[in-house]
Amino acid sequence: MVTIAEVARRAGVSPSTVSYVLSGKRAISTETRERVRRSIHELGYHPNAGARALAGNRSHVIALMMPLRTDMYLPVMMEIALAVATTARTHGYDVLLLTGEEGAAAVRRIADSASADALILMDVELDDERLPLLDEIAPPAVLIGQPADPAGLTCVDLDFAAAGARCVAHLAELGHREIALIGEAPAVYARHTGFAERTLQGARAAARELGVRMLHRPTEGSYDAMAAQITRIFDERPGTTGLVVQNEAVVEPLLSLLRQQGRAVPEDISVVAICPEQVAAQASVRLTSVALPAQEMGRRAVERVVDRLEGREHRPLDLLAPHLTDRASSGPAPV
Amino acid sequence: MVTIAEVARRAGVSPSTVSYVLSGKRAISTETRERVRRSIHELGYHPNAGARALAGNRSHVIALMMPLRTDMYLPVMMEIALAVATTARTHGYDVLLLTGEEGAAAVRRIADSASADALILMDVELDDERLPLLDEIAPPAVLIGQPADPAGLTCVDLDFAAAGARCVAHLAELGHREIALIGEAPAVYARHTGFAERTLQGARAAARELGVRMLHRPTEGSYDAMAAQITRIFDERPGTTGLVVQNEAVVEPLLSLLRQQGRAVPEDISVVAICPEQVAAQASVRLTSVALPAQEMGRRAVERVVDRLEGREHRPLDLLAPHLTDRASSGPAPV
DNA sequence: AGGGAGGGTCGAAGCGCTTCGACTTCTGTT
DNA sequence: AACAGAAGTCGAAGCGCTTCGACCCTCCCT
Repeated sequence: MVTIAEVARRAGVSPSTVSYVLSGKRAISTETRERVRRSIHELGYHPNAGARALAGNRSHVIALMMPLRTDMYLPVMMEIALAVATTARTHGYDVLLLTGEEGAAAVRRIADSASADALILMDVELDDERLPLLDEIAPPAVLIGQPADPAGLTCVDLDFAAAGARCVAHLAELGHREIALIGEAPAVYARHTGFAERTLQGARAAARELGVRMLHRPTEGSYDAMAAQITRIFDERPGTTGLVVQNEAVVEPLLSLLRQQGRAVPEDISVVAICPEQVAAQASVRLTSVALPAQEMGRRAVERVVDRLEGREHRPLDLLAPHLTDRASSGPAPV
Repeated sequence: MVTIAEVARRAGVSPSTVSYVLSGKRAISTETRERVRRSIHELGYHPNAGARALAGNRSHVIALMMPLRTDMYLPVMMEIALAVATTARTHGYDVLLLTGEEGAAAVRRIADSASADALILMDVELDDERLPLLDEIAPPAVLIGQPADPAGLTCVDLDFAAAGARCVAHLAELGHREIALIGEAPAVYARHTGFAERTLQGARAAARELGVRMLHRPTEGSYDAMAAQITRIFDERPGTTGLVVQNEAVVEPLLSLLRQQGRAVPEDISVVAICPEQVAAQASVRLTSVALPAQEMGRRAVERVVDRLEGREHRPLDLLAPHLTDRASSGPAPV
């Protein structure tokens, strides 16, 4: 194992000088710096992580905590996780992956053992059990998603209210006057999940303002549930010409059902989705959609973390503006 | 911050005794042990990770390296990652998440800095650039998936050859005589991806043995590609009554297309998939399938790692037997 | 009764790094 | 010409833990 002492010896300097070259915390002459750099490179030196953490009191690790419920959105979570990991690396951090299984205990453990310099909590629930702990621990935390009371917390999230409004506005602009919002499963609303409720509020407000009638229909994520739902919607509001979908699992079933019923997209009915770009682009009809910017959220979360670790100022709430991409699933309302 | 010294003082023993209670490496009287345990609990003590790693020469961390190409299988990867993380915790390890982006350099860095006690490489490619490095580094590695030459490496994988054979055998038993294997995208075969080729080989061998004609059709993961493919298959082999699908992305498009064409599943045509249980169970027709046991693979990979870290013996190749679940998409061949 | 063998505990020596204070040059002033 | 201050480097003191060797008991054997 190569140590800092060996690097120092080969460069003809003391270990502390090597350390200062590495950290840049003291001025080092160009000549010495280059000699040390060469020595590091030639020996393939990488500082021992444990020793560095112990002496420097910083682990250079960011802990990424998965949501308590991992029953859905696996692809989105994965995208966020990968973005967090790659962004973290560009700032010199590694990422520790924690599952929701340990719950709040994991927060304690990581903080007490100084295993990480900061925490990123994914998909925070409205009354997340881990939140109260966040005040008591030393490492700063950044949330992806918004809890009921975000006061004093740093959050990164898509502006779901604006996203809902944007979808409705898009349909309204195309002349649609009766639309339906096909949402997440009823259970998701029942537990007042932040993003689902905010989307709904934003959509409702926009509908009201733009003079559009809107039905809200939470839908279970299965083909059969979608089939039952679509029937109900057209029974209740035969004039419906626009659909907003916020439920990845029923996107393809929905399109399939519309085809079966002989309703052409977008000629007879327009569909706008709130989902990852990939889902929208690969669906059987290329979907007009507001993107769920998973990577961007991961990246920003890391940036907020690094801001705080380096004592920089930053706003506590980082809300991403929704971006709607017009694809093949939406068009003018039929006359 | 609570240190081992404080725990020791409160328990009226020396720090080394506390350490021995924690590690169990020396005999401690029941009485002392209990006193120390109580002290630990009351103070909420968690050993400093850096200090422990430095002194003990083990980080209690397992590095999980993502595949070089992360363009597909995000949900499966996520499932594996979560299983790895939770299993690791039951053995006292945390998981460091590394993206493929850094490539082989990450292997070096983690090994040299002693950031992890072992590596798990996901979705290894046939000629993975990281493999040669594995011999040169200290921490043991376990692969999920099989490279071209698995000699000297520890691998965990589903027995894809057996999985392919099992699907064919299932259809043969139901009386099907002409079947097609709808596979991954052509590019996947072009780069000789292990799991795809093995599945094909197993399926072919079984077909030959059981007197079944089998067509192999690599298919791009889009609705349009699937539509074109299904037309070709029935043009070429109108007598086809069974399909094996190994391509998550086209499962739902396929079912939708069959419906549109008025082909009933399973009355007119049987479908068997190789995919995660969730996909099979939530499809618009509940699919007979061989499960892709993502969690099991993650779990086993960690167990192989722990075996090696604790010097236990274990076989280098851990091939999971495929398990076929009979659901609603397969039935007797039509007469 | 004496000695060997464990069992149980402690003190101290590091593990490899960062950082503080101190020391030695080298500037640029007056 | 003398000196303040900056620039550049070093030595040594830890960071909190594990582990080795040493020590002291108690017990059992001969």
